[in-house]
Amino acid sequence: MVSMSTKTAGTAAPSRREQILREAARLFAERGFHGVGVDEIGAAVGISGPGLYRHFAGKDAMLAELLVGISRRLYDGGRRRAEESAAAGLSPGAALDALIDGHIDFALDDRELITLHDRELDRLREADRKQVRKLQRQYVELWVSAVRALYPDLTELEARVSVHTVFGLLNSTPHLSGPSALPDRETTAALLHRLARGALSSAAPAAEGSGGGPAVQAAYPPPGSEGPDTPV
Amino acid sequence: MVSMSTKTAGTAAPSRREQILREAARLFAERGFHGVGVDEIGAAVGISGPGLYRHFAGKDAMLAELLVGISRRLYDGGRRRAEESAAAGLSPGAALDALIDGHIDFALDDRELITLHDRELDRLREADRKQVRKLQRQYVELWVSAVRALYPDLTELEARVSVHTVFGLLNSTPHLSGPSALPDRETTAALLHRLARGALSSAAPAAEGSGGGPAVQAAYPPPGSEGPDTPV
DNA sequence: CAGCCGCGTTAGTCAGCGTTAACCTGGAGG
DNA sequence: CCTCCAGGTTAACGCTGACTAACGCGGCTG
Repeated sequence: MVSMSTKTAGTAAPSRREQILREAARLFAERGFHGVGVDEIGAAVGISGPGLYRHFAGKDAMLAELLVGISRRLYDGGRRRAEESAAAGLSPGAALDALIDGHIDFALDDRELITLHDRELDRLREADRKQVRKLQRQYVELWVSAVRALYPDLTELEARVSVHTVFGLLNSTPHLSGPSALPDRETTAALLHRLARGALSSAAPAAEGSGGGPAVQAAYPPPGSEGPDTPV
Repeated sequence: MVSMSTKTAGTAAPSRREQILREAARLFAERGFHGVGVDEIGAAVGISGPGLYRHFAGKDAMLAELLVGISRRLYDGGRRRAEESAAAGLSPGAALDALIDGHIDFALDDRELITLHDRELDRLREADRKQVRKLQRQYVELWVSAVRALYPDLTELEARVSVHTVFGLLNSTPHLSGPSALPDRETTAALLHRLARGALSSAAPAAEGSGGGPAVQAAYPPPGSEGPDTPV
């Protein structure tokens, strides 16, 4: 029964399972894990109630699969980009830009999952939660390394806190989907990128460059492959 | 029965009601509104179970009072600071700094409430939710005005989105209380301030100042009453 | 001293919800 | 044509958890 999950590798059809996961994610994000019943999830995909148990062991299993999946995708994507940046010999600034863009893609494409990711983590069984935490930690590590490569004067702790807050910044997009509509995706992504970059550039205490962030940024070699959205 | 609530104005003793609210906030933030039972809340204050109903109409009422209270305190505090800044003739930069510091105080002192504030809003009855949303909107307006005063080139929309994301940045402190301990309060506050300020200073698209944020920041007079944490 | 009343207690009710059980069905395979 | 089974269905069960009822008790007040 479980072995046929290999068939899900074909991304052709949404395969009911993924359909259920998608709707569950949306509902969980909207009203919280405890706030949504299995009947609602079933109704959202056209079947009713306990029919879900043909696909999942229980409500918890859905949440677990969602959270583990999201943190793994985040980490894998981040690591891939970091490795590509290193292989291409990009500047620290460009490497950080790549991480930021990856996270922004995620925050804009999978808002609900991002929301769930830091909201319902405690509802998981110990094993799953541990796994998610590990992936999260590794992802943070990726960022901390990238940030400290660009701003060597930052303390480990400063870098870590800054990275966390920047996650908070980037992950805040779901909140403003309601009242004030966002501009088009490209514009929003560019704005988020500037904000994140600006925050990180000001993380250093007082210091030596006297200009704050920009002075330090000027220290690394002129980025040849930088996109149009990093005017510095 | 309701009229005696005027006695609660005396802030001398924690008065059981406030004690309950405090514990409820902590528990709600930890495990979510649906995740905590009334018995637990009661146990947290030394009484057990339905004894709470001598003080509150129900679980919902506690959440409502918490959320309305927090948003009102946020808005009132923000407005007070904005008015003081205006009365004192402070520069736009100093006015924004005041708002930021106020929010940071809040985020550090009342982490649980901050968490609840953007997590469990949907569990409220229509009336309460409307009230909270109104206060939130007014608070955002305060910030948008302050930001646009300092960075006049920003679009209304850009400013609004930026403010929201900065809230996300500042409100992310609860997340990192667990694994990696924060430095002492003053240091953390200063770091958060720099990050927020840095983000906002980079909100503008490309543009004209050529120096970005710092150029504009240099335009306002040296802040006489500023603390040691605003070195600019 | 007597009675009221704020404040709690314990036992019980009742609804909601996750989960299970038992049954049904349409299409693929021998 | 019969069988099997993936994938549904509805009915029912059990538990949890919010809320109510009935009662108890100490401390002001008359």
